[in-house]
Amino acid sequence: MAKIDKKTGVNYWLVKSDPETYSWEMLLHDKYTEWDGVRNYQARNNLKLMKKGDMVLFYHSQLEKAIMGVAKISNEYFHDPTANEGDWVAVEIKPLKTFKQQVSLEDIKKNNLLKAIGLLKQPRLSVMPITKAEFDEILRLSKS
DNA sequence: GCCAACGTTGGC
DNA sequence: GCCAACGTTGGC
Repeated sequence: MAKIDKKTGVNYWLVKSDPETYSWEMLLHDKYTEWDGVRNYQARNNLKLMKKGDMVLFYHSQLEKAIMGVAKISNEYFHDPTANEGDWVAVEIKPLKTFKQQVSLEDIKKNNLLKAIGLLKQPRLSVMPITKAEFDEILRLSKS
């Protein structure tokens, strides 16, 4: 898989998915997917800020509670085709790298550098920004 | 505009 | 399966 580009100007994000609904494995199989169905204003606003080439950590909620890999934004926001009414948007993401070692919620909780990460501060938000430092630390933990 | 009721999410 | 957190809805 492609090398991860850590050049500046790129933004870093984390998205959550219940793997029973849509998993990292399904994304690998699909090659790319529309990240749609978001119905929370804060999450939507974050989708609108995503730029092509931004890095996205893909987190499995519920049973697995671990970050599975890195995806990237392959298309910026557009109207969410699954929304019948309202101003909702989707983006397109592509898998970039599967982690050698998944980074679990437990790992994140006990890491001092990740104390302030959105995943811990706002456990219910499904699309959130993270810092480059947080991204780099998670990448380090993943041994990827 | 406030706030109680309700629904959803997600960790445990 | 339970419950806390939190967002949304609707009555007033």
